[in-house]
Amino acid sequence: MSRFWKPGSEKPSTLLVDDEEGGVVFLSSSASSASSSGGWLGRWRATYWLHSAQTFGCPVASRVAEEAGVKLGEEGITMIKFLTDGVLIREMMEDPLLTKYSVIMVDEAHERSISTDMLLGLLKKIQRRRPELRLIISSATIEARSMSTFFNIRRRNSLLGSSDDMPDPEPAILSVEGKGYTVEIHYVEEPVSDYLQAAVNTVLLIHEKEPPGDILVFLTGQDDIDTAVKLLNEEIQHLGRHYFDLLILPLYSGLPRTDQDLIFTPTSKGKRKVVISTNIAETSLTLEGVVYVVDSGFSKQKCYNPVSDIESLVVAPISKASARQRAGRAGRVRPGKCFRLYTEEYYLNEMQAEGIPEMQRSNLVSCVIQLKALGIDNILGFDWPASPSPEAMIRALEVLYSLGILDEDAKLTVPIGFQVAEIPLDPMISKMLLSANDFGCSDEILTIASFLSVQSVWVSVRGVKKEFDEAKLRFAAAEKKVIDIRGQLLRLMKGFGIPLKSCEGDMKAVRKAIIAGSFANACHLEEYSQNGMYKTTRTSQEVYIHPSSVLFRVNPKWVVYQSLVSTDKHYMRNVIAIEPSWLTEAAPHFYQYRTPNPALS
DNA sequence: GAGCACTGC
Repeated sequence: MSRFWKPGSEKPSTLLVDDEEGGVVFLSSSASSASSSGGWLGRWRATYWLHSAQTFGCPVASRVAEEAGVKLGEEGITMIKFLTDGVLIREMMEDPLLTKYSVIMVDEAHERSISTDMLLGLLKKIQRRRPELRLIISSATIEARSMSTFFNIRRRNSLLGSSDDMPDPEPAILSVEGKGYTVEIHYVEEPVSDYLQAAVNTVLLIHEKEPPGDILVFLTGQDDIDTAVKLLNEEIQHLGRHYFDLLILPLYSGLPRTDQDLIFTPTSKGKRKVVISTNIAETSLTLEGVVYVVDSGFSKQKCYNPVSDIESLVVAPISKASARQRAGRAGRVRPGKCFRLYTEEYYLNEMQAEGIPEMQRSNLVSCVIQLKALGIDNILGFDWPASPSPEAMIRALEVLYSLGILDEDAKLTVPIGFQVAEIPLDPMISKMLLSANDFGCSDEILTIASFLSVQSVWVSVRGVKKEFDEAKLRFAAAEKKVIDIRGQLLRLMKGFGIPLKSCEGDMKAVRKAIIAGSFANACHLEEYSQNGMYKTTRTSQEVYIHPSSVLFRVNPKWVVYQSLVSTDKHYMRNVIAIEPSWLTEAAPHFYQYRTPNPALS
């Protein structure tokens, strides 16, 4: 068993991990106590530090340096770099074995994002070549065992495959106690039919029966949340005086920044704040002062259908791990209570222990292209912590092939494939960027690509009427980001030798350049549909123009979309009108003209 | 007639 410093005992003198045997060390902490501002790291940074650390420009680094009493970026014995899993994967393109690092710690591994899972698979490969590399995977208790098994199996394989006498193949699992307070869990006695109404009732009940302390309610999305806020405010008016102390606030990512800031202002005396939130408050944001949590048991989750190649957001039951995480939000300042709007029987017997890893719920084009760029050719045989479906893999390979990013042997093409791999955008957008010069509009396309990589520069129409100034502010903030992205993309383009050129308002050229990337997203209007129904040319999927589009209700005969948002319907966002002949022009390998059969029309 | 949450340059 590896020697490892235990929090609370005397600090080790020089090395981060004094582990002569090498091996994988797992650290687990309970999900309910995981701190959102950096998980496991968040709890350790104050006590666990070295003589001197070099940290790099990011808020976490500055904070750690400050708490450790060292200067940011100061030269030292041990350098510590804070980065995201995505950035580390990009670093691997320059340095595939990550030779710069002797210890790599993956924090919040239980969240199982695509990039975390990719990184874990890649680190496993690296460790086969670099047995001295120490890995520290920090995850919630619930995931620790499967993570350990994942790395352990690799160990055994590599031992069989080589004559190296590798040390201790058994990863150590260490448990770190969180500092959260206890949270008392309450369940409903009978299943509820309407979780929205149940949530509203529960909030009112808490306010009536429980001592002061803010309430955090987890619902699924903007619609639910707006409805709940309205219902609650109506009830408050109806119930009268005692309830006027309730301050009801919605929270979701689409909310203008100034509204989000309200959430963080401390509750004034005699008031009780009720924050009604999506799962943004589950991991991404931490609210101080929350003592009561109301958990609907649902969240919106991405899911992917490789047949139609469509990602949608669907309301689905959360996992036990999420339920614990949500409950933990009540125990940050003092012992709290969590009210679950489902039965204990349901929690114990029906709720899944863990969520499905994002890898198994997503389109994989970006993932595949990154692995290809790292020289991993056998994508289907890659050793994942959770394997994606072969259908999803094959679909990604098909899309990349049709874009000319992969060749018949599924290798990256030169130069397009390698260039696309270098651009951190959706491969369709990258392809559009690289093709823009053929149409003499790289200037315009650069701007379009930059706008497409921010969520939206427009505030939601619902908010516009009352908060015009806010809308402007938000626009300004997003616009600055767009300019920033544009600058970065421009540098990349220059690196590829693509000149900046404007088509001086020739929008046909711009649309053709867009098609070079998005030809696979072509749709035609169903002639006799009264409601603007389109069908995708590829899979005859029913789709509609998003109401936020200027082409909404204009309904051109042929369109190409940039993305689909799938809620109750599949909505095309960022739509342009096209001529069908442009499709065959742009992608003759993908589209063929079929002369209409006169007998049928 | 309408948006879970992140991330990359």
